[in-house]
This record gives sequence, structure tokens and C-alpha cells, in this order.
Amino acid sequence: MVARLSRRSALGPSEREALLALPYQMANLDRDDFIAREGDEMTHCCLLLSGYAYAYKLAGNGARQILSFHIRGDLLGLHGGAAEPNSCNLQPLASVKALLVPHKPLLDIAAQYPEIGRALWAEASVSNALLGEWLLNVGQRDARGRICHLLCELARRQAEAGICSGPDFEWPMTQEQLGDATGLTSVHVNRVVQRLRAEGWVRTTGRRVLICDWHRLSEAGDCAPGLLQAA
Amino acid sequence: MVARLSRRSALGPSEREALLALPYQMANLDRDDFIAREGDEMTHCCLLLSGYAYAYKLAGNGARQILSFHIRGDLLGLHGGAAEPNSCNLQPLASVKALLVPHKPLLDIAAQYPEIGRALWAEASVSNALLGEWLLNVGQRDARGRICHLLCELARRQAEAGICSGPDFEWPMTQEQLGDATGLTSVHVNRVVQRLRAEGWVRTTGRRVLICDWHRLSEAGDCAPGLLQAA
DNA sequence: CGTATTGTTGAGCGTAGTCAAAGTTAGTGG
DNA sequence: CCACTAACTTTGACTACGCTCAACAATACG
Repeated sequence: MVARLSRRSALGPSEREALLALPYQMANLDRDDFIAREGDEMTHCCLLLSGYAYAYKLAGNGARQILSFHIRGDLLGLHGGAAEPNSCNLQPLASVKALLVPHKPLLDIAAQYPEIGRALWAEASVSNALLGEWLLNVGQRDARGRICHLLCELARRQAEAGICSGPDFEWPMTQEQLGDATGLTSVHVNRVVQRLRAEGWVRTTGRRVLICDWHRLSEAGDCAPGLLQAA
Repeated sequence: MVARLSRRSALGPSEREALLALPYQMANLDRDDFIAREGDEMTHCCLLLSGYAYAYKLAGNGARQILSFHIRGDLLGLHGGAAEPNSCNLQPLASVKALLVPHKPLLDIAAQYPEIGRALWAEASVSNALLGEWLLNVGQRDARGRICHLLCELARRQAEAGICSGPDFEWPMTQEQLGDATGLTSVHVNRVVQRLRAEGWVRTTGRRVLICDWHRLSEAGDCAPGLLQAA
């Protein structure tokens, strides 16, 4: 299970064994539990087993900026290991099952098995790159572009993680959360999503979304076509 | 010199020695040279000896989002080590002196000396946290807030790095660059900066800025007072 | 079945964008 | 040292995208 981290690097059997021998703790968390708080010293990192989570920061005026959404299989709170206090809040979108792994033994085996260290480093790099992508999204695209881009990113990541296999997938965040992720108001998010529906780009049902027009969506969202066409 | 990385972690003499024994290469780079390009596989990371640099990404429509500014002493391109291709472009603001250090030996001694690994990890965490701070800035603050925040951040970092020691410091970026960093137009940046001057919050002379009113500036920029009052 | 959360509408406003031109500064070479 | 050029800053008029506020509808949930 923990071994799905192997995506980032070729791990041999001894490395898998070391990972599986790590101490851990299972946790069931609810929507208003915190996985981590800003300013905490993090002692654990967290592997999402089921459900969704998101990281956010608060501004002085109460505004909230969501920094990332996390799906099943993501490894959260990696950046905590270095005694720096944590820089953002981490909460589940809804109920979540998670594996808490203390940092110290993880760092120990990372030092012992360079491939594991490399995989963790790559994991951190990817999440850093994603953050840069979001900054580009919020800073330089208009409302429609931001939402299309976010949709494409979620589709791509869910497909890569093998969670979905088609043009429809879970889209469990509220429009207010989408707004806080894209730097828009929930009202404006609503209007944009409505237009996407009206123009036949997507169809939404409850907490899922069905992409009807990949081409336009990825063009408006300024995404490399990549895996998406598959559908 | 390389040992100023020791800021992040307590390094013993043998660790210092290992760092100083690293192979490196000196480089003088101009404004339109690239330190790194998006999509490259990075083989080196880069320690800035003098001058300023910035990282940015381009959107499909040609818009540019600046992800970070870097000052003397910063370590750039750390995230490259993991075979992932680089996710952003890295250029000097003006002429720059830099030390290029190949990743492989750096990773080797990081594996050998856990304290060095920890320091590098911390360095990466801090730059990641800064990126999150920027996303919050661009996503949730108005134009004045964004610029004040950026000023405060630059002041704080230059002070921490011991580069400036007072209320005035270098501010070498053009208004267009400030715009691309804050998600605003250069025209609008210009108007905001003019108001800051008119209201007596700052004074600018050439490529420097003098902060006249820390209190208002950090309040508008939503910054923890922290080191700033010193002036 | 009632309550809280989320989604949807409309009208009016304001911040920031656009375009285009003129004014300044800095850098370069004669 | 001056002339010339390119880069950067400043200005004004006009536009528009997205925000605000407020009320109502539709879900989800206990």
C-alpha cells in the first residue's frame, strides 16, 4: 500500500520491505478535523487512503487561498520533516481514511536507501511544480481558463493514479472551494460553470463531472493534451 | 561560501569540508541568458553569488507568471535532482555571478551526511512555503496589498540574508516584472506605486526603495511585523 | 420532516485591464 | 561628450471582468 510511492522511482524488494516495515497509524478524519495546522511542527506525514483533502492558507482579512487538492494515494505534509513549522492548513474535503507515518523513521530509511530518498524528493518536486502551475493559473488566466485548467488537472491526476478511467470522474469540491482555489468568488464560479454546461463542454451530476468536449476544455484551460484524449 | 547553506541546519566541520570539496563551476550570466529552461533536465543547481534572478512560467497566450525572485545567497534549481524535467524558467534580472554545482555529488554527500540532506530539504521547504505565500498574495489580495506584501517579503529576506540593514534596499525589478509577479498589469503597478509614493509610504530612487512607513506597509501587505520594525 | 449547506439569479458597481502616446532614463557607440 | 536608441515609466480615456449584496431555490443531511 505504502509502496505506491514507487511510482516515482524504481524500488527494489529490500526497499519495499523497508517501507512496509515503517510504523504507522490509521486514522479516520472528518470534514472539520485538521490533518495539519499552520504553525504546527509536523511529526507525521500522511498518505491518503480514500477521500479528498485540500491545503489552504488564510489571509489577514479572512480570505482563504486553497493551495492544492489531494486525491487518494497522495502523500501529504512531506515538507514538514525539516523542523520548519508547517506553512499551511490541511483538511479533508469530506470523510477521509489516512495513514499517518512519523517523519523520523521515514527520513532514516530515506538516508539508508537512496532510491527512497530520491522518490520522496521527486514527490516533493512534483507537488512544488503543481503549486507553480496554480500560481500561473490564478495570476494569468481569466475565470473560464482557471476553471478549465483545474478540471484538466484533476482529470489528469485521477487518470494517472488509476482512479478514473473515462471522461467522467469525481468532482467533490463546492463552488466556494473552487472559488478559493482559483481566486474567484463562488458566485462567479457558478456563472462560469453554468456557461460550460450550457455550451456543452461538461455535464455535472451531483458530485461528479462528465467532460463532453476535451478539446475545447484543454484548449481553454491551456493544458497539454497529454493523457486526456484517451476518452 | 557554499557553507552559507548552513543557515538551515547545524553543520559540523566534516560537513563543511565535504561541501567545500564539491566540484563547481563559476559562471557570469547576463540578463538574457538562461540559468535553466522549462523542460530541461537539470544537471546542476545554482548558488547566486551576486545579483538577482527570477523564476517564471509562460502561459499559452504568452502571459508570464513570475514564481519567485532570488537574491544573493539563494540556492536555485534544487528541485531538479530527481530526473523530473524542470518546471520553470530561471533567468537573471541583470548580470549575475553564480556557482554551478552538479546535482549528483551534492546528492551523494547529502546521503552521506544526514545534516546536509536535512538542510537541503529545509531549503526546498522554505522555497515551497514562499510559493504558497505568493499564491495567497495573487489569489486573495487587491493590487495595493500584493505590492506591499512583495515589498515586505523582499525587505525581510534581504535583511535575513544580511544584505541590507535599514529601511532602504535594492528593488531592481521593472514594473512589468512586478506586474508579472503579482498578476497585475505594468500600468496598474505603476499607478499603485505612485500612490504609495504620494501617500508617503515609500520613496524610490532609481533601483532602490526607501520604506517610510513600515507600519502601514506591513498592515496593507498583511505581513507579520517580524524583523521589519528594526528600521 | 426540518435545518443547514450549497447552488442559482439579478442589478449595480468598482477595480483593474486595454490601447495608445508622450515623457524619462539608461545604455551604446561615434 | 554628445547623439541616438532602446527600455522603462507615466498619462488619459475608455472598457469590461469579476465582485458585492441580497434573496431565493435546490439539495443533502440528521
